[in-house]
Amino acid sequence: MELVGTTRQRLITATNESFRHRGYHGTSVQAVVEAAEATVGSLYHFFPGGKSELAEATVQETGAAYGDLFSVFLAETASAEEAVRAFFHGAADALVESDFIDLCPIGTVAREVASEDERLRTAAADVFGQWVDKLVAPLVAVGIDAETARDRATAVICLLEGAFVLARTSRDAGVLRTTGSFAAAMIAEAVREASARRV
Amino acid sequence: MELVGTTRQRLITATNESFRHRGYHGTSVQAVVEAAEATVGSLYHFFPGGKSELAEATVQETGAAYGDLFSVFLAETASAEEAVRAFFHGAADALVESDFIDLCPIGTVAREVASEDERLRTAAADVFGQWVDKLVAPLVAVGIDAETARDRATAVICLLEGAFVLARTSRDAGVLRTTGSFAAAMIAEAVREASARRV
DNA sequence: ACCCTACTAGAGCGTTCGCTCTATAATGGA
DNA sequence: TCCATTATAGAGCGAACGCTCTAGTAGGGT
Repeated sequence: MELVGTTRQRLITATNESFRHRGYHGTSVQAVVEAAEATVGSLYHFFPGGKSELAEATVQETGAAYGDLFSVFLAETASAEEAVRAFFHGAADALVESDFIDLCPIGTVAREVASEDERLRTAAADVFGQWVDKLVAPLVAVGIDAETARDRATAVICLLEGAFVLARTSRDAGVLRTTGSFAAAMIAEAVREASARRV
Repeated sequence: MELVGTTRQRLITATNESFRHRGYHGTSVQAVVEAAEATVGSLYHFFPGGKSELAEATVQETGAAYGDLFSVFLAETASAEEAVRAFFHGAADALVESDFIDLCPIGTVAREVASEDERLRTAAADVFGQWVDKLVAPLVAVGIDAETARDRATAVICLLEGAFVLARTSRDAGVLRTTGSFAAAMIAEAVREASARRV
């Protein structure tokens, strides 16, 4: 693992890494501390709320990083459709390269603690909401009504999260590529309908 | 929790219930034994391989039960499209009724242990494969070619798994209903194309 | 009556868990 | 230089972890 940044950053990076492999309950603060080359003292200095607070910060910060990544794809491609397709394909490549590690710790953590840690649940919900918003914006910009845009964007995130699970479980990145095509087609269809309505 | 059946069945039911709430690592054998009104001795009698073997049996048996449930929907509706929509809507109702408990422990467990327990990983992969097969069959039966049918069926399962995560995390069952419509539309489109090609 | 297999029962093993605590360094402003 | 703040360090706490082990019970076959 990369050992860069401040102690706080290293702790979050190590937590994120462990969440990807083993989820929330499978991650021990001892293991995080070792991987981050820090000490328990430092961890409880930066995160007085302990494991839960560390997890919340990890979900928020890595969730925002994923959102930024999608923004990059949006900026570098000609349309939301292409951005979505590129994102799924990029995820597929990353999955293979990482030997099928979980690419999205947020989904894993959310499933584990949604019933027992309300702050962590809302943190994960906020992240998903941000992702949807990122995708909604360019759709509304091309004339799609807000509700349709939101429904489609949400479905794309669902496809992505589900594809992560199936691809990783079956060790077959192809799932991400084919579902990426469906996701892109779903966006393209909404764009087509909106432009047809305007004529 | 319902306390019915043999000791072995009660253990699996209790494990399934705990997996839904807290996942694999968050589930302790002690807690399972108490919920099932059994003892550790009985648990290790039926599952000599311990927690891992108990989890494997739980994934296999509850996974098959979900598959059977979809078969019921297929038998009771006129088309695969309607069965898919009904399944998603039924899941949405069940999610609300259960106060947003996780409806699919398999996805949770798979994400947690795919990197560290190979037998459990393949057990989960088998379950997902069975679900896809269940949905592929009626599509092929109406003339859709095998590859298209498999891709669409896989995408539907991805939508379902992803919708579980988002719906539970945001405590909004509506996600399951709208994605269910997209899933049904995806099936309907393939059916339409196949029948058009046959003319 | 006897025994053999299937199952139940739970005390207790060593380990790891999240976390607290006190002591010690490093840092920067007055 | 002095001190207050910030950060590092790790021994050690009680509790919970997965699991083993021995003892005891239930019930059918002979």
